Amino acid sequence: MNSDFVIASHSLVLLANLPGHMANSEMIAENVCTNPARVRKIMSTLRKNGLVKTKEGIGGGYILNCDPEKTTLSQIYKASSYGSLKPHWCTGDPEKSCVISSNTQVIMDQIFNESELHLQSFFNQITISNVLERIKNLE
Amino acid sequence: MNSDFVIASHSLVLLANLPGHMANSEMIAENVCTNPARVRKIMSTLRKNGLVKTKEGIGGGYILNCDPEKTTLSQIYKASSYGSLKPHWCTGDPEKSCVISSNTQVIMDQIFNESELHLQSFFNQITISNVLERIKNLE
DNA sequence: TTAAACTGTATATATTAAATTTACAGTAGA
DNA sequence: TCTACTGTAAATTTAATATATACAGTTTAA
Repeated sequence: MNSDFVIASHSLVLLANLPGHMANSEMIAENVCTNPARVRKIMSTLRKNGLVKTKEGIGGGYILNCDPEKTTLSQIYKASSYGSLKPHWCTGDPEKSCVISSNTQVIMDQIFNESELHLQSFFNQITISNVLERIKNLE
Repeated sequence: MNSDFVIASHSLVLLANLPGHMANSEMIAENVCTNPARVRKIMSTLRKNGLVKTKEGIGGGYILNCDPEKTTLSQIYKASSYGSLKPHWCTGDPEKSCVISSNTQVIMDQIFNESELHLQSFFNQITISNVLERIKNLE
């Protein structure tokens, strides 16, 4: 699992909680504890997925472009980390004559794809607002 | 996600398919495409979880110690990779005064723990035999 | 009773992925 | 037209993953 998903979620929760729902990459990076360039890269993909809007130039930054009550972690996951559940390393070798060795990669691929669907159906139950509430209830 | 889970699953499927349900670390490593020391380490944890038995000395190796019809990927996951869903890198900083920054780690932790339970309930539907069938049906 | 073939495990090394840093072009507001 | 932003790429550093090596302990068989 890629940590882009965590950064993306954190950033959106932060924006949702901000008056005006806006912040620039430096402020977000400071809050998330990473560097502005990374934030910009991740926010850029969120923009391409319609979750935020971007404002360039002086006084610019990122503005929430979705309803936090309706937007779920599933959308954020899809935008930021689709396919990252499967480990990079794969077992077996398609060239081998052994049925197991040659076919395990394909089957494990299938299983991870199905797993990701299950994960998404779970993430789909959690909205940005839910996460924000949970955070505030900790206080 | 740790690839130990994939190696563990592959190895158990391989054993399940073998006459006598037995193989040594070198044979398994060759089939999985890794080195014998890694296989031994993973099989050693499977043994501690009762999924295989070990036979040391000449003619030794690993023997399946579970019913492949009843043993699920969930058990294998728990034995080999419990907790590996959560990324290593965590956002936010508990020391910060901002509610979001200081509490996101805890909440995301919770969310990943819950995610893992969902994943497990999916893995729990897939037995070693199921995986073996899927592999053979590819032929 | 000793040599051979295994496992168990630790440690060092190599490789790969992840994250940071730096840099700079493009854009918009003052 | 200067300044403060985003977008993006490339270089570097850091951390995680995987391999290789080594050797003690165990069992079997000659």
